Amino acid sequence: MDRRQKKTRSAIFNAFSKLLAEKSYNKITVQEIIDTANVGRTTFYAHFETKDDLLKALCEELFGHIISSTLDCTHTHGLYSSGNAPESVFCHLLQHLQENENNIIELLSSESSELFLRYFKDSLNKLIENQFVNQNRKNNTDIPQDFLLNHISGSFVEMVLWWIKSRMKQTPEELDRYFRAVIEPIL
Amino acid sequence: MDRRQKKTRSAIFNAFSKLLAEKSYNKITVQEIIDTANVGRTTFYAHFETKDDLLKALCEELFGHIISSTLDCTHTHGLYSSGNAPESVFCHLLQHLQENENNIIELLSSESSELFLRYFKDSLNKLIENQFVNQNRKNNTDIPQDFLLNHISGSFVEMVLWWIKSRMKQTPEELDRYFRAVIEPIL
DNA sequence: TTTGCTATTGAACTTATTGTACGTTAATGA
DNA sequence: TCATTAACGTACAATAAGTTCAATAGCAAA
Repeated sequence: MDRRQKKTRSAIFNAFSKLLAEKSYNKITVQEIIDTANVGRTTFYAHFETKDDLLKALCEELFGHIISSTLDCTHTHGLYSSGNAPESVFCHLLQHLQENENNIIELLSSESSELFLRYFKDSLNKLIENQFVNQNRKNNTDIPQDFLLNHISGSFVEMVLWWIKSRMKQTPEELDRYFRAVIEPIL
Repeated sequence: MDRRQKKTRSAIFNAFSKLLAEKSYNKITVQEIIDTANVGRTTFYAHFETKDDLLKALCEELFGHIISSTLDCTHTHGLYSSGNAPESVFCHLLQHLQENENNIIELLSSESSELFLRYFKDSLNKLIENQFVNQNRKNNTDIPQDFLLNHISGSFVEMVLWWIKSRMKQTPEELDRYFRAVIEPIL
């Protein structure tokens, strides 16, 4: 890929992230993005069809990265297969979030958090689904599996939101313990 | 309140709901709203400052109604205090949703669901918080109470979303049973 | 019914934003 | 070096937001 393209793409992403941390998605104009990114109007539309398109691309980059890196770290373990091993998938995710690469936390706490949440949850679902099938579960066979899946990823997302809202006072390990306490009894 | 005001207000609400079921919030224009509602441009701005203001008013009306009506039905009971009483708060809520007063379901399944979700969850939180304090719980005292609160209301919202996404195949009673199965073990 | 008040109307208008067109400039990689 | 192509910037049409104002119509009380 052309060096110029990479440069503009990244400039636009950065500008967009910066603006998203400041104001709500629908109040951000293309004009502001290109002003902040310091690129021409035509250039923007050469890269992205619309603002929605830009958001989609940003989300794919952000969550694709965090999920695949978590997968790498834990591909040898199940969801919680090593008992209370510190290297649980969820703990890894929380640690990644705390390190806040790419300002995911800022985006999740922005006014447009809902937009990211859905992408986040979708990514999580794929991640958990993979690990879930290899899991030996209790006899909750009367509860549908996709209900449980949704419950787990949904609860996790809501917990992260709660974490951010309460200013991330807890450590990832603490949070992981809370999460186990409400999830493990039903696995 | 003047009969004319009521009429206009309701016409705008109806038009807005109809449009929200069809398309995403940020793609709806004021022009479309006033065309659908058959009111003048000036009239719209006499009632609502912005489109966001309209949304807020709609949410307050919708969720305020459903929550207070659930409160009325269950003010004599705790969260689940009557064992597996059919008149649990959650079952009531689900039944209300299924009856689909005011098209809440359509709004929650629209592309703009995120906007309603936060209102929904906020309302839920207040509702549950009230009932929660009167509840005799197990010895999960090492898990913060507001974490549990958030977990319950968050899970409920995510469950409703899952319900809608899977076309509401389950009955409210079934769903309530699923929900108990994942929530009661931690209470 | 009359009267005063107020909500609604419609049209015009300013400003802001979107998305496109096109000729020019400058960086890139072979 | 040279052909390619990304980026620039200016201009432009189309659409939308929000305001102003005079005119109209509906309401509630006398």
